[in-house]
Amino acid sequence: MSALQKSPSHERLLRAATEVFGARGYHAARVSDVVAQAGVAQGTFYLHFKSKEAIFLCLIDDFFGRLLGETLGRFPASAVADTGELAVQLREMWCAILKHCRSEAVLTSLVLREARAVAPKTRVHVEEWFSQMVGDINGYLRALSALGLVRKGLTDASAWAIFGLIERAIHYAVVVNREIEVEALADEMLQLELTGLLGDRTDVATP
Amino acid sequence: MSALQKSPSHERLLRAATEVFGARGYHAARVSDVVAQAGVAQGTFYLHFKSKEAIFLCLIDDFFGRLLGETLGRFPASAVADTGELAVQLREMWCAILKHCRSEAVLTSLVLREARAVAPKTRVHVEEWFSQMVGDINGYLRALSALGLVRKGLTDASAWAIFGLIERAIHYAVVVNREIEVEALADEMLQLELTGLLGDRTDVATP
Amino acid sequence: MSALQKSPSHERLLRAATEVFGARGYHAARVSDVVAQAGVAQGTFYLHFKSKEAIFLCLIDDFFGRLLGETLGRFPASAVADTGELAVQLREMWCAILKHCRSEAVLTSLVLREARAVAPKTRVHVEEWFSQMVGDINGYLRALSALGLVRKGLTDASAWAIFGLIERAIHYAVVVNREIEVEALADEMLQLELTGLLGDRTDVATP
Amino acid sequence: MSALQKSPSHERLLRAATEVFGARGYHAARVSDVVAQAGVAQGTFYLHFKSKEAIFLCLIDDFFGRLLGETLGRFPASAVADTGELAVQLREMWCAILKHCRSEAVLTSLVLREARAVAPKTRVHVEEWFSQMVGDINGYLRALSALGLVRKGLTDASAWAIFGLIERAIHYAVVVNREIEVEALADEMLQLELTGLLGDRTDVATP
DNA sequence: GATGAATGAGCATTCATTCAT
DNA sequence: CATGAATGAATGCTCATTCAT
Repeated sequence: MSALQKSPSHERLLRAATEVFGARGYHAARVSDVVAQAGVAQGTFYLHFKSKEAIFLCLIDDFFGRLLGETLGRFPASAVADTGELAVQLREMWCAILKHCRSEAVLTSLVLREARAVAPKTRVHVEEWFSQMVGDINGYLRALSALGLVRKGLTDASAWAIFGLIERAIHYAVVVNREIEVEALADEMLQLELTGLLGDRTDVATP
Repeated sequence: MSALQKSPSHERLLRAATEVFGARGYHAARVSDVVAQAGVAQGTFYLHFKSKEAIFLCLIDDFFGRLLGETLGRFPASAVADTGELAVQLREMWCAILKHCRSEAVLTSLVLREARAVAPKTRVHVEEWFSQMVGDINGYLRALSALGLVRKGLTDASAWAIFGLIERAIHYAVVVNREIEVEALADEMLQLELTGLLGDRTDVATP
Repeated sequence: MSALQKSPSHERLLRAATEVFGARGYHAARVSDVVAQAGVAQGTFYLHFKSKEAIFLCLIDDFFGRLLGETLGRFPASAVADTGELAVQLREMWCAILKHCRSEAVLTSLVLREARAVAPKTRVHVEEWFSQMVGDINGYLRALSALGLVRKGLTDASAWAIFGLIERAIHYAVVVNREIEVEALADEMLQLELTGLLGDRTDVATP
Repeated sequence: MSALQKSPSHERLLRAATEVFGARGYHAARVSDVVAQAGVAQGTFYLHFKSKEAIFLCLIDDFFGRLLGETLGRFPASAVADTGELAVQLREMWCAILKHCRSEAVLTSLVLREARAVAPKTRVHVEEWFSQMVGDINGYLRALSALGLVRKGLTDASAWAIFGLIERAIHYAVVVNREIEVEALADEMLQLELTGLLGDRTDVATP
């Protein structure tokens, strides 16, 4: 962390960029909108960020860094011993994810919506975050599978699918239905995740 | 189909836009790239499309129109009588969706990636397609639920989650793993969709 | 020559750039000044020239191309047989050079003044013109020397010095004293060139 | 010399400016490059120089001040009595000029190349130095002419031409051929200056 | 004198769109 | 329908300069 990165201007610009990109869309937003919102001069922007794209990438990296740190990173598969504990842990993960994303709703919505709509060269960097999350999910599933806690036959395709499920659950909580209780949504997602649409195993699904 | 839509230039432009937007990204792509790729003059573009955004919307609308027409629209819940038939129908849906998206991989990838990264005013139109698909899924689930073929308690949140699952399954088939057999992926998705991660009801999952 | 290079806009821009760069200096001049002077739109500039630097280089290349073509290129050393003919030819060269530069005084002054004050990468290209002219002078001197028409011992250093003499003679004719007759100046330069400051050999100096 | 001019920062900035302007060109060079090279802070620059242009002018003025002081100023025409002494004095002048310019090669090259490519208002000041040098040459020639040591008929045009000869001789010594001995080059220039291209009066040319 | 973060005017360049042919 | 030269508004970015510390 350089002194510059801790400066008030740096924080103000990040917050302003979140708001402006969120409201107008990254591509339609102008740097001059961001600096006006941040209350700093045009040149100050370039003291802190190399380009308009750089601040967007910074927002994205921060978003995923926090999301991983505060959610997936905290729930190791090794901590669960049986199906019941699995359900408890997954429910906690769902709650953590949804609460976290709710707490930074504008940024969450922006990232889910536009992070991949950047120039190809930049996109590869962004998509590494998605790959990493899917990789983590995949590792988690394999660990559970090795423990006999989930069925066999789950490949990385399932990890991607679970990730899609999470993405849209977040979207639902943050955009579609901002009123729903996180716990209620977590319960529904947990049930869907564990037992699918048929899901008569209600005994394990509600810890 | 108007006469205009059948004109060679119109088609060439749509195809060219798909390729160019796919390769460079919608925002980075220039109209001049598209016309160069299409082999027509700059002005010809505006005989067929009102603006750069218009051709993108046209691609998006065509994409969703075809996707709905060739997949979801063809599989009514009313046609299934029991869980076995449901599995059969869902498997067909998965295959249809994945095959269709594989057949227009570039456009599929483009739409999933960038369709929502447009100006807010345009975005509401794009997101109606997503809402419609989720609405269809929701209706389908409610019908199944009414028939007793799926469990109770599925709200529109689950419909969004299932949609996310589909989105990322498509992404997997089109971007991540272009080699995997559609049938194999459909089987894995079907199992996940019906019985979740626990999924010991293997009897219904493989029709 | 593309159709674009023959277009009126192309010519207007070159003329306008000469005037504007001449009046304000290349670096202080804005592209908007040039297009305003040319009476074309801002974007039209970039239809014809890649950048502000490109049009400057174009002016420079045109200048030297014409200068070489209309002066040095037309006077081969092989055409002179004795000292008297040499004096005649050199006098003609002086007149041709001075007349030519007088005919495009603004451009001449601009090039002599600012052509080398560009970014290093561009400068190497510009300085090739100077090197070429000096190389031509050097070749001319060597030919004369071989014919016994000038003294021995003239190296490329003398070629550079003669070039400096020409540069400043042009400067004198174009900037310092615009009224002086080209012939009178040519006579003085010829005398200086052939017999130096001492120069009592007045018999050969005035053909 | 004010205290300011003796301050280490002042000197460091002048030296840094010479190097940076020399390497990147005055216009492409940034003040931040100069202060970085000088190892001082951005604001320190403006304690010592009013503007970027001011330090360039300072370099130019210093350059010409030193050049005049160490060369032309030291060789009065009144000190020569005959043609032989003239040759001796001129040879010493050539050596002094070339040695001096060699000793500050970067600055010399910079000034000859870019000093006149400044905004018109500033240019008049810069060109006064050139005018002054030419004026001095002219005065020197007139004095020699009055003494009967050079031929009649030399006007200020010849003074400009001699100045051009000197400019390019310096350029040759500093840029084109950094290896040549100053004395050898001085001899060649002296010969050219005194007897021109024909120059059979070898008796006077080599003192 | 020295610092260096902040400033903001300035400008080259881009590119979607138009329209005369 | 087709053309493609011309348009000009829009904007990301630079960098000389200032000033509070």
